[in-house]
Amino acid sequence: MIPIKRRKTSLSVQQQRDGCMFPRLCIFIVDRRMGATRRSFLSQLARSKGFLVTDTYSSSVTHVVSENSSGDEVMAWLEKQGTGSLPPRSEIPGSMLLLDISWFTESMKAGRPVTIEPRHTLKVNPEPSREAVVMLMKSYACQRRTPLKHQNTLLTDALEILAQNAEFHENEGRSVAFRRAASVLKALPHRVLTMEDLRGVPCLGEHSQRVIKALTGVFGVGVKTAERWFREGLHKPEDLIQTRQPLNRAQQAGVQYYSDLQQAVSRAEAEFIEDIVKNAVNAVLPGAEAGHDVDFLITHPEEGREDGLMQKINRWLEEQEVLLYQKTSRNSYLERAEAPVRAVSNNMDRFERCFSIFKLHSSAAAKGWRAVRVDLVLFERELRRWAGQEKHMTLSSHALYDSIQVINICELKPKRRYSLSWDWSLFLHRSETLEERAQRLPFPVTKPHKHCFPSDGEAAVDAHLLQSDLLLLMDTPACNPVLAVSQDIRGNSNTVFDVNKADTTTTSSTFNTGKLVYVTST
DNA sequence: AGGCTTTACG
DNA sequence: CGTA
DNA sequence: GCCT
Repeated sequence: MIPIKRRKTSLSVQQQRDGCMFPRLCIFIVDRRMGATRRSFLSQLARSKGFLVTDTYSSSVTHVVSENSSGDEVMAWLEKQGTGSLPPRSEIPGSMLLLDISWFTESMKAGRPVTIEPRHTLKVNPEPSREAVVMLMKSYACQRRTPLKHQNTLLTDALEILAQNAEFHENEGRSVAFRRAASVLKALPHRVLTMEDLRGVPCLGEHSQRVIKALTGVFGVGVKTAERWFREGLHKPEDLIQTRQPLNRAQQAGVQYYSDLQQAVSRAEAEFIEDIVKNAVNAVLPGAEAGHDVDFLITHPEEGREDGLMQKINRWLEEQEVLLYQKTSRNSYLERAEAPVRAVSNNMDRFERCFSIFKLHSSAAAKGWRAVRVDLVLFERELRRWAGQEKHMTLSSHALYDSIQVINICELKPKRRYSLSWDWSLFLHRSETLEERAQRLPFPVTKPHKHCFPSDGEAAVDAHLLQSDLLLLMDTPACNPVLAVSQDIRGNSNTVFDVNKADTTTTSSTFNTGKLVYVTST
């Protein structure tokens, strides 16, 4: 018989209990927003008055005390301590209390644990149940967060195969329907185990549910059918590469670097490219605005010097031999119109665009480098669908139209046009501090926020900045911004702020599969 | 029943 | 029709 | 195929 070992910690707690006045209490003081000195002072104070205080969190703790923190914050903090011993939020034992420091100080004053009143307790919002999550699920992808890595890949892969299939059969609507179904599953925070988990989830109809049922059945042939779908779907793109059809320049590059371009692009690689582009801009605009980072503001190079800038940058990049392929184009449709060239160039369509393939040094690749596509990102379809159907606006690369008709006017009134000036376009990086941002940008960083957003909206944007890698703000000349678009660095999730209604912050996602699109503004 | 994002460039 |  |  192996003797049962008694755990050391519980022994010591037990021993402490024997010597204190309130053995049924075990206090843990959260050192969040609290200096070590204050924490040890409070601990000593309590111990001198006969309270049991533990320095480390364990299951023996009955009273968790914290200062300047909400219940949710404390729970998050405790969970992050990562001992793994903490039960899920929904199963917090009734015995464990989350208390504000006021309970502690009052108890110290009284020399005994005072009766716990509602004002002492920290409220924890329970995590929404599965049903609640499903009920809250929005129908537009631009109203959801759709993570690249999620819980339901088996299901979404199958649905996306069906979408591909529909596409081959030239049925775009059907394809999009399957793609939407896949997309909505990606937004679920939990794995779909039963059909009940899908109650009330939008975009999932009879067909999609049948597919899911086949795959979620315990004994089903789900795995086999999934495999068959995979075989059918994965057959095509490879074949396409093998064909010896005449290829234009772009296609040649695409085939040549096919496998490289299939790979995901890491954050580090994206930043690497960022550096290269930065150097290119510095090379062709030497000494421009010393102290600022010109690269993120190449929307607005010096007055009169924007002509051919992209070409100059390209020339420089080609001399560095980092361009495997590039195609520069200029949006010139406005110039064809008879309008005089605007003194202030505030129309994004005046700027050149460059689509390229970078040769990026990489020790991971056998050949010492890999190919990476670098793009300018425009808008994506869910954003447009949402704008069109819910906001009655039309979002395009050069305008946002308000298509709401004025009452009693049947004649097509010229649509009101909100021009999307890029005057205030700027990129904010999640990793940087406000101070770093202030150094990088040539104007006070608070200005666009204060300027663009009502107080509530400002909070919404700030909150979002914590989760987004890049933020692009679009303002109107009249300083009456309509939408702000933020896109994460993977390019698969956008957040849209309707700045006239701060509570409608929305996260969107293309349901195109995880292709990294690096946001670049030129 | 009809729509499914959108519009320019090559 | 291809690119974006 | 799914939603309006």
